[in-house]
Amino acid sequence: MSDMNGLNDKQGEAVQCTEGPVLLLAGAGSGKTRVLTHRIAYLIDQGINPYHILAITFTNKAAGEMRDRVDQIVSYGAESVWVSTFHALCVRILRRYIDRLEYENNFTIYDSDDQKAVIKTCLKKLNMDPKQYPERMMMAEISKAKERFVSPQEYDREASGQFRKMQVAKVYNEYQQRLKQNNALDFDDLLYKTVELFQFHPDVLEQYQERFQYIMVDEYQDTNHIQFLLIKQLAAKYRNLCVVGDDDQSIYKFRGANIYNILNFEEEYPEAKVIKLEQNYRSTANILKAANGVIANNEGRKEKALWTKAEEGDKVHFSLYDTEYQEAEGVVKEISRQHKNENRAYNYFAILYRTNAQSRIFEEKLLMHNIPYKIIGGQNFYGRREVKDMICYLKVIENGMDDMSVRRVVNVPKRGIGATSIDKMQAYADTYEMSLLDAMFEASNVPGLNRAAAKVESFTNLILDFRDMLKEGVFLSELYDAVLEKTGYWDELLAEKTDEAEARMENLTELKNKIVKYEQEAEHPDLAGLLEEIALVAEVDNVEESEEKVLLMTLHSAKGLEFPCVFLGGMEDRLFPSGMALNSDDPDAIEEERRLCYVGITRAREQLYLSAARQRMMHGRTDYNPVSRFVKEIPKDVITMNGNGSFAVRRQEQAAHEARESLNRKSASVTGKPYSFGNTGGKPAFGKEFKVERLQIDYGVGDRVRHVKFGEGTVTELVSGGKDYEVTVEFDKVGVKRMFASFAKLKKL
DNA sequence: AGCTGGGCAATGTGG
DNA sequence: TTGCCCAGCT
Ligand SMILES: Nc1ncnc2c1ncn2[C@@H]1O[C@H](COP(=O)(O)OP(=O)(O)OP(=O)(O)O)[C@@H](O)[C@H]1O
Repeated sequence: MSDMNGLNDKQGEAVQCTEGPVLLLAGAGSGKTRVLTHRIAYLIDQGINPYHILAITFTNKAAGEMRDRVDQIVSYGAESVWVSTFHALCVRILRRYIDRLEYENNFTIYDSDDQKAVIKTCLKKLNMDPKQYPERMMMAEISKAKERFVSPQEYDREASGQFRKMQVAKVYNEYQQRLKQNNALDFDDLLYKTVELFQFHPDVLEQYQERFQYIMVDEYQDTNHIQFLLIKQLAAKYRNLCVVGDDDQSIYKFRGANIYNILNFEEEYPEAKVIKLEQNYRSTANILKAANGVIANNEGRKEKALWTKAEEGDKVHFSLYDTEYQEAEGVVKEISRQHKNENRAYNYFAILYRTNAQSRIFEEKLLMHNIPYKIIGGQNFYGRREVKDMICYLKVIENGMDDMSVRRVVNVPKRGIGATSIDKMQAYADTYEMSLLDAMFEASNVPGLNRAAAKVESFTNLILDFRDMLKEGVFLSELYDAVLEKTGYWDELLAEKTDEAEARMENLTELKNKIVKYEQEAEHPDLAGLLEEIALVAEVDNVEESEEKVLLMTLHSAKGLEFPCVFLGGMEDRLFPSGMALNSDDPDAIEEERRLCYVGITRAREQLYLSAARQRMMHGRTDYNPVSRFVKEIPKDVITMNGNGSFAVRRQEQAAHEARESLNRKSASVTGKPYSFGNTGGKPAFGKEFKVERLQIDYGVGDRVRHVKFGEGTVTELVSGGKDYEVTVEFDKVGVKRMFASFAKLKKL
């Protein structure tokens, strides 16, 4: 029996509309994901073979959850529905068929660190200066090309005449050749090669078209062009394609997402049925109103009138603190208070922020208060040196063509095989057109190696031993232990006896735990599968909502999730919206930040706390940023400024206005004590008192001043930040600086 | 071959 | 502030 319970009419309609293209365009919390889940169940109920259903989700975790929920609704078949992310789908297809494109089926997946390393060697080989052509920029360009499904050859053609672009084309070409030689694919290749496979091998495409007769894509607003192409290929035959998304939640432009995929869906599929969902089931009315108020400032979006039956609930809280430490303290205290007084479990709360760097201070305060927490993202576990080293060993064992990984581990720990020896073997490998590892197997034939040859041999013997172990069918965790032991990696750390080595060893043990877990949970665990999982599993996939821990993550990671109580920190211009977006000449940059804010606000079910700090250390400098414009966009009647009425923001502006007035009059002899940052209570500064204590300054815009450290300069701007002045000075020696007058101790000249 | 230290730049969101 | 790269030293 299909279950239309727990669905409203519109949702039910979307569920039952199974044939032909369907666009489900709906606001946050309107039950899009729920519809998809029920739709799969409904299809199965209608007698569609679950084998013919494909659902694409944004994260692996969402995929798992969707499968679980379908399983709860239908009596059979949920396990044969193919639910996965784009990348996981592509890997599965390519593992089977990539030999058609002359790759080996046991290809390695390169992450962005690996990519960067390859780019670096390419630049060196092409004698290009990495200062002139930064790796980062190269990676971005190549990535963009691949997202457009543009090959190195086509890119070169496009570039004709444009010198810089031609240089990029050279690197792209070299890069792609190297990946091929290493039998490796980067993340973009996973999609690119699948589309290429389908394009040049229609028989393979047709097989998958037959298989996936019903296709659903969640979070469609964040798909990129190549994903669009892939879906187009797969859906071309049956055209039973249901895409689901919210143009207001498109937040991944920086990695190629194209919002027009969803906005122009009806042009691509003219017969598409469009269904809109407008009832929000997640948030209280006040939170929803705040979200609507913010997003309304974006232009050119498809208007959606999101509404809710839920009660108003608490107002949105906003608190302005003096420093980021006080901000964190304030947030953590509130969590602690609710935990104690209102019996809230810790997994009731999430702390969200724009940048990973912000997590550190929250973490510090949580530790201090003994509150259990989990940070999602940030310094990637698999990116740590020791973890990476071990994974590279595993990669070499699996795929000997992966020269890059060979290079990485050949001398780790030190075996006395240095750059010169490697170069000689590489030259040998190039001459005989073999992989570096194969050249090493013939080390005794490599000219000029001499004594190093024996060392190389002991390394290759190690690899052979590991491969033998695999053939004998040992557990992957046993193999891992053997690698740690026989390479001497573990012993070396053990001998170090430093805290750092200790931490590394902990990480290596953690990696082992992950391997054991993989072996227990995977259906057919093998080395390729393990490496694949390591490459494709995202940080958010590690969220375990039953754990009683406060969750910390970026706004991006929080997409699609929901929490009863959300803290959104760092609500400051230049941080959120980011400085880059503010400086950008693309008006959509700010709009994307605003969408991100909308995503953040709509994660909250019952309570939403926004906070900002007047002063914050960013990249080693102290910055003074105004409260985020997004805070000001929230309708005044749904926000409280720390329980003291809704005028903290207005106050700032008013103070600034007064400051300007008094400066204009040039009678700037305002009295009062200097503003103090020694506000230890962790209470919002403005919450304490509203006396404006003015600082005495005797200079104004245009005046010459001297700073203790920066020397002489000219004041270019003076803005009151409430009690203090924010001064911008153009220094003769060190350029433009912004600072607080109370700190800067500027002397008028 | 490998380590150390100094100078310098970057500094955002992720599969 | 951190992290990266190079030069020079051991
Ligand atoms: N008809 C309904 N009745 C009751 N609750 C519902 C209904 N539809 C959805 N919900 C609830 O609303 C919340 C949001 O649903 P869901 O995550 O599917 O929304 P969404 O549109 O995918 O959200 P977002 O785009 O913000 O990620 C969930 O807690 C879900 O259980």
